[in-house]
Amino acid sequence: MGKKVLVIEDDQELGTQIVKRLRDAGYEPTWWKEGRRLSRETLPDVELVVLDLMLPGTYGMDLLKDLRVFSEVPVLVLSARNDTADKVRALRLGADDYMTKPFWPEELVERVRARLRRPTLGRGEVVEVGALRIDRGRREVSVRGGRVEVTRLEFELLAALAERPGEAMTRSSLAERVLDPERDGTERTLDVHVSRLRKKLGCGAFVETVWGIGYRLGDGRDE
Amino acid sequence: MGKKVLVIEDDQELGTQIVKRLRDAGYEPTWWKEGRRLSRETLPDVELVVLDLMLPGTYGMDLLKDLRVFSEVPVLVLSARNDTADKVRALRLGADDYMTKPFWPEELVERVRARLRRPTLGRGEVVEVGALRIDRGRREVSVRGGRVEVTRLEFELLAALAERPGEAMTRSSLAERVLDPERDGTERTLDVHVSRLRKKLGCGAFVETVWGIGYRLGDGRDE
DNA sequence: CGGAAATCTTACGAATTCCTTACGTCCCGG
DNA sequence: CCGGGACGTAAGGAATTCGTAAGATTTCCG
Repeated sequence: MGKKVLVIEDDQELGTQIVKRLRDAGYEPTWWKEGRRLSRETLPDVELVVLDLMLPGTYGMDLLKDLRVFSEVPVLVLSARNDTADKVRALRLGADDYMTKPFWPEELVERVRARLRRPTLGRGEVVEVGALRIDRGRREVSVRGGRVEVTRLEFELLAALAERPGEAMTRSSLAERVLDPERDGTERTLDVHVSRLRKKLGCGAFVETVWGIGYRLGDGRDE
Repeated sequence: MGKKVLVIEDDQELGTQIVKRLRDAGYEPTWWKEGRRLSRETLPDVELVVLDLMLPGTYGMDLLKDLRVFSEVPVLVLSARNDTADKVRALRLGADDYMTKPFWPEELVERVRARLRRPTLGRGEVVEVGALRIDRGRREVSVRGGRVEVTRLEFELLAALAERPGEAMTRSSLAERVLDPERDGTERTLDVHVSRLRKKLGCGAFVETVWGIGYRLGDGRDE
């Protein structure tokens, strides 16, 4: 059973072509011939999205932005505009690749393959480590069933760590992922948030310090 | 401390440009101005490789093929050839992206960012030698299942040795890899850390002395 | 066996890294 | 206009790490 791919493409001919090639390559494409409103509920359970930016009515870039609010699914963007500014914008919004039309379907398939080659880890909605539970969908955290109120940034921090439970992450990578690069958040800032988080979680061992490196998500068994 | 990126690019001007942009974006680029033989030993510890396919003498595609034998590091390929067959070949060989020259450096940076946004997987390999276990991802060391607390530098030392278990490494190469060149760590310093490590591991035979040369990772069966 | 070189071990001080608290700012809802 | 929460920064003090020195021990080699 191939991996599921959502293709959002209004052009009949191109869409047919893409879907056929993907199917030949062993994937299971779903074809949306128009840009629909994307939400957690409407997004099908797919492992990758091929998104044409030039959809009538909707602006594909907005779809991408919406999508990234609730999902980390890889997105391969198609566009007729071979314009660096556009590419940069799309990639900044979280696109994983950007192809300029016209292109050979074969290349598209290979780029899809390249994206799906690497397994997505810990990107699932819910991550559970020990007594700690992190629900990305609901943006909720609970310990031993009891809900814990955390701030946006604290949640981001936990979610970042939860992507690879048990693996050490450097401060710099955490900062890059969690802090706003604009607002000069220094790496010291992370310490403060970690500190607050530990207090809220009621157990310091959920976020372990890796001395000289950064932090790591633990199961809270120590301590 | 940004993520390390290896740039393999013979063109002086383009290389300068790329390196500068990457540095501005907060990465730590290393620039190879020629295609060198790639092996587990010669590949620096980087999180991504930018590889120009059109290198004089060597054919970049071969480098890519070699690389994939022993490493899963993401590769972004540059090429002057805007040719689907070439793109497909590179992607099939394990490239993660393919950019056609000329391009705007800004786009390159964004594509690098897009690749590194997702946590690299397949890293954090675990090395086991005898009863010794070294987990690069978790940054943990254990002996016969029992966790052993080691300092950052001690871990680096072990990890360096573990790259070639059983093979002797000179003090100088270990120092280069493990010590901070800034802070004048003399090679004598290594002895001290080896000593501390042996005590922590509870068995001196895991790190064997190679008289007049340096050290070697052993399985701990001696002694 | 003896001496020189290489290595081991220990102790200690300096530097780094980390945690916590306190405080000021910004933004939002009332 | 007034709270209150979220967040960044600063600062102290605690904990950890690391380099160096110095003396002990081992290895090599004649």
